[in-house]
Amino acid sequence: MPELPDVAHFKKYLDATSLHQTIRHTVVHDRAVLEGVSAPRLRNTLQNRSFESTNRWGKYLFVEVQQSPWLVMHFGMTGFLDYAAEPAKSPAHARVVYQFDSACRLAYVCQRKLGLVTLAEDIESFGRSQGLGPDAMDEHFDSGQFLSRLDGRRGAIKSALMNQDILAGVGNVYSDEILFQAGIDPTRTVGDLDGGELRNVYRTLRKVLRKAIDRNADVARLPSNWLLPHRERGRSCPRCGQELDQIKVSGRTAYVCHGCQH
DNA sequence: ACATTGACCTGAGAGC
DNA sequence: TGCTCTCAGGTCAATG
Repeated sequence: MPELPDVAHFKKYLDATSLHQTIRHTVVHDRAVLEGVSAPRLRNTLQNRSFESTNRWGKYLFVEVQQSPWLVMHFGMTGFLDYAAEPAKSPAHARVVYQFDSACRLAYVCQRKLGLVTLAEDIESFGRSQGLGPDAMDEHFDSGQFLSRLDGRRGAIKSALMNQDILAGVGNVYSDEILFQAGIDPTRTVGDLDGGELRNVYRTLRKVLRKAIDRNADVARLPSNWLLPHRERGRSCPRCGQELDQIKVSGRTAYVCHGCQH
């Protein structure tokens, strides 16, 4: 579930807790989340260094390590960060634990192991190697760019929004929210939407992500007339009261209000 | 080149 | 109670 707003929250969380502390050591509890880096290399890279700053691109979090490559974390669908004072028990499913001199530690938790931890020399080339499109909240990513990157696409608008090569950061849940608020049926194809509708999707995308970031992607704090707090089987639309439909779009579960979305 | 589907992973919840 | 089945969803490889 961690999408752009969730990762933005993890970034704030790491910034507020874990910068400028010497890393005493790093414990890899499960190497399955490591990709392209061995446990010893990760340990050695971080040893006696500190986290200096962070960046985010789509669903990836980058952590600047003093005089070293960047630490890269992706959270799959169940990942998050947990900071606590030692000797706190590691939370269940902690896969990598960064232990600081201050006797506190930051745990990378990932129950379903669909996330990843790695190192990268620089953000730009890492993103390019992943084929990532522009970050959905990048200031340079404007509606003109949005339209041109969608040009020639044949699939459903929902699938395009979730395609990280086109734009990075939107996943299944927020693509539903964006299309709900834009009043557009997720099964409609990109080519079927006119310029006005696509610009509306762009504006809504920015508005939804902005507010979700401001609220720390906390569902309990999102407006009750959003789809997200009601995104469950059998629930009804917070705007028109009609029962929500649960459908599949390219194999992904989608929630749609056929009273509001056309 | 682009779209779609299944696999990966694990635990919660449903159904019997 | 306990077993089995299905489902969640981010990404990638395989297939269309």
